[in-house]
Amino acid sequence: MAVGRKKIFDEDVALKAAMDVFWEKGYIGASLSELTQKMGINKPSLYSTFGNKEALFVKATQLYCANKIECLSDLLKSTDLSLKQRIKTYMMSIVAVQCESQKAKGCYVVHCQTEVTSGDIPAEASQLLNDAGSYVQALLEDVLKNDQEAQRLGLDKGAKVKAFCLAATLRGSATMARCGHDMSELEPVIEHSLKGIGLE
Amino acid sequence: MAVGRKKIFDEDVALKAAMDVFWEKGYIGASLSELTQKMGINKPSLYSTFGNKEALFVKATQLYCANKIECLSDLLKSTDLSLKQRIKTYMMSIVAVQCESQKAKGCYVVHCQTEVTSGDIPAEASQLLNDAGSYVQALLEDVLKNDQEAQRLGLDKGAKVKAFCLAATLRGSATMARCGHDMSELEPVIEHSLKGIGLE
DNA sequence: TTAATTCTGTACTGATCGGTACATTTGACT
DNA sequence: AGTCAAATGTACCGATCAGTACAGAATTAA
Repeated sequence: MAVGRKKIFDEDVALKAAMDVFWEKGYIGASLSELTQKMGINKPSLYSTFGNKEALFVKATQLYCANKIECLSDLLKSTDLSLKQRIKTYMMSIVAVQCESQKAKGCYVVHCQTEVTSGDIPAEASQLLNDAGSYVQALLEDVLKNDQEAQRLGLDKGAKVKAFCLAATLRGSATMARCGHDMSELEPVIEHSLKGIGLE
Repeated sequence: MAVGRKKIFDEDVALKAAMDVFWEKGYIGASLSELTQKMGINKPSLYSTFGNKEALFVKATQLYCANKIECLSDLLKSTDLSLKQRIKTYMMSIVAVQCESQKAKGCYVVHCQTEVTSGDIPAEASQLLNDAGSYVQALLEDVLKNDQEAQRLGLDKGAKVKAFCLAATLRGSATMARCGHDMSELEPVIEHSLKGIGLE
């Protein structure tokens, strides 16, 4: 029995690089030549390790969701802060992701989800993006519905609509971030949006 | 002297069709084969009439801006309505554009502007998209700053920021519309956003 | 050392991309 | 009728797309 030649690259590092390319370019816009170059591997290695472009995209999307979005969820639950402080911190953390790196790329999900409508993204990946798109909204709705302070303020009434408004605001900030606007410009957008649903 | 064969297609109709393709697919995503098919002409006709893909895109973008966005500006100036009614009608008219046709396509500008950041859009077209992106914002800022009722309400203070918030809201609604959400869902988003800047 | 196994690099595939050459058709003018 | 400019359809261009065949290099077990 033999075990074979060792991989010369780190799978996680390569996947992270792929995520950055998809984030910046989207699914169609990310060419295999750019992917392999930024990942530091060549095509046969990419295909043997990740399957194909679609499978790589699915893995990269999952990495984004886990490392950039889902990991922020706890911010909504820290009981020692006011409801407004918690939601604002949460939303601003997402904005920070949208603005991170010199060349802000907005939100991976928002960007790629526009490609879903174009019909250019394969089925499994579409599903994943749609789920990711509603994840933040569902989280916000849950807080508005079940949090004690939210109930006291009457925010549990129409929580679904209010969460939808906040999610829409984050999508707006994502496209603004992608156009070069920074966190200091986007902070009042979040602030006004919170005021709009009754959180001052 | 002779004048030559007549064109068998209507230039304006063809350009309108091209606009719809770019609207749905973006600049990179719109292939020449799809463009020529939907426009009902073949490639040499396209090139002799419009120049090339980029020139066609510029013309299609100008058509979108003129026919879908700029033509709505008067809604902000009809003096017989309250400020809130005017701004809401204006914003909802834009939302209506985002939601129009069976397969809602969101906003042409918002969609294509994300491609600018990807670096896939030629220079002149990028400039055009950036200008179009700030057009609505500038219009809203002007109203908030100079309208009598706005001044009475104190909305002229921080008008730039408030206009930015409303523009961000419209970008958010654009991506929501592209994901299939309809006007009835987006109406409260506009409503809450207006409340957020102090217009109840 | 040899055999088995796995990764790497090069060089390819057919399909499609944006763009064009060219022969043909059309139709208003002389 | 005959001429000539302009529009059309076909068939092509080189480049790039996603994906792969294959030979050689590296690693470990026997």
